[in-house]
Amino acid sequence: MEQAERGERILEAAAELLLAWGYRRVTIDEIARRAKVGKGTVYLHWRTKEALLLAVLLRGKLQGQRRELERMRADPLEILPSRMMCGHYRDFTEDPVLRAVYTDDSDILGRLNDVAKKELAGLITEGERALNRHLEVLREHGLVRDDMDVIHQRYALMAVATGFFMAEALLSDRAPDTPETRADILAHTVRSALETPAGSDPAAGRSSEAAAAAAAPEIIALYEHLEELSAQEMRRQLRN
Amino acid sequence: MEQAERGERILEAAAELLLAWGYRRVTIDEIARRAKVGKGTVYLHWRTKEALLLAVLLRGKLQGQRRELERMRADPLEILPSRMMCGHYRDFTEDPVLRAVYTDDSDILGRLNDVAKKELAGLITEGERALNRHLEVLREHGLVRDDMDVIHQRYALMAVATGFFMAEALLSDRAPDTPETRADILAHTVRSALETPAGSDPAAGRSSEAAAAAAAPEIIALYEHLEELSAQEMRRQLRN
DNA sequence: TGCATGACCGGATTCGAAATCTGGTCACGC
DNA sequence: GCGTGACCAGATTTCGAATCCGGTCATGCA
Repeated sequence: MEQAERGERILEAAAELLLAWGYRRVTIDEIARRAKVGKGTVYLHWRTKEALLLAVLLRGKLQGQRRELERMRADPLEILPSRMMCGHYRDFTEDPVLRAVYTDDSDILGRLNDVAKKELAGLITEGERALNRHLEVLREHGLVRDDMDVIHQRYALMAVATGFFMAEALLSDRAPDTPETRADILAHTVRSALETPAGSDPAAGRSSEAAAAAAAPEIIALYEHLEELSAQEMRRQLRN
Repeated sequence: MEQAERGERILEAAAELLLAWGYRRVTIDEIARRAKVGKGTVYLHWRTKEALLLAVLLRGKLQGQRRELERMRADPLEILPSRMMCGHYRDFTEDPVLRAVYTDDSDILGRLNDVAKKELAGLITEGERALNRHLEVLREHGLVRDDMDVIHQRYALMAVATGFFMAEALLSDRAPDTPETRADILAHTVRSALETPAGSDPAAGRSSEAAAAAAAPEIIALYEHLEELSAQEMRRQLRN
């Protein structure tokens, strides 16, 4: 039996239970039972319950990052903030783990969110640095406007995303339409707030596509680095 | 002793205690003590504790609405979504009651938020109707773009606002600058997402000012109606 | 006579100690 | 030597007793 595969089974069981019961009610015993291993075996993989459940969240984010990278490789236009957020939003609506993380759902996450914020502070900082650089590169290629400080653009982007994520739950009843429509509205909002008219101007379509293709490698590298850091962090949660 | 003034004193004490202790810990006894009245007297004004504390929230919103109306009367450009949200954001950062309401702070509001959503459903619906009409009027006057369904524009507006409100708390540490700067970023975001270039184009400044002046009366009437409904609702909470 | 009041009621909440549960360890045995 | 579950201590839950508090209303003051 492959060790890594066993760890994966434990993670799977842990994720399932976390979503069904919430952090507080999940027990290592039950996780072990569902993963068909002894309780002690769980501790051969992760130092603590906290580390294990944190790994569940990390895995969720890592999956999201990987999907995003895949999309960028398939279509350079995906590096545009509007396209990227649209992708994130779809991932978000489809993955319960990401939903819990992004809406700060304390019913499910319990103390995990606070722990995550402290434990993963470095990773978060690195993510912000990447997003900053991402925006800078896009500006250099004329895909993002420069009528505003990059830092402020990043804040706008994060706030808008936060808004659409939270709105999902907060304005749930009165929210219109399908997730796809909401994703489009989000994309439109981000595009208007950050991107150059070139992106939406059909006549300039060709040139913006070329610019995106030119900018893509550096940006993809940026997120590949981030993915590697996430993977490292996940390994760091393991016992060795 | 004026009855209305006594009610005001009770409301004041209730607001103070709600913010300091949160809904659960507030007691009618303590409110009465601070307002220098007997406990029974509180019940001469409001039917229940819930109604009283709900009135505190309503008063907060009503004050916000009144300030907004005042600004619109002073400068018609304030009817632009970007300007209006900017004003709301400033009120929000300065008024702890509004902060609690808009960030859904369950530590402070306890069950009050759920109650409010049910109790004030009609008022909320009416507010959405007003916002819809507001946007329609602005479109008619060429101040808001019509490249998008009004309903979707409203959703974008609410989601963006939600995002900036929640971001205040959620991204608090890493949030940049002063509240004023954040308000400007919010205004910029809303302007880009909804308004016509005319608004930001200096050359078109005159014409958009004129358009705003023309549109203002109907929009002000819209919010005067809403203000009246809020005031009615607040009176409805009273024991006749 | 009319309005303000606080003692009073019962349901809700809190308290605390006993009982139970669970994260984490480690000696055992496969 | 790797996987396991019995075991331990501390955390959490339980549950009945004690307390608190929202809401009422008989009292009494002006």
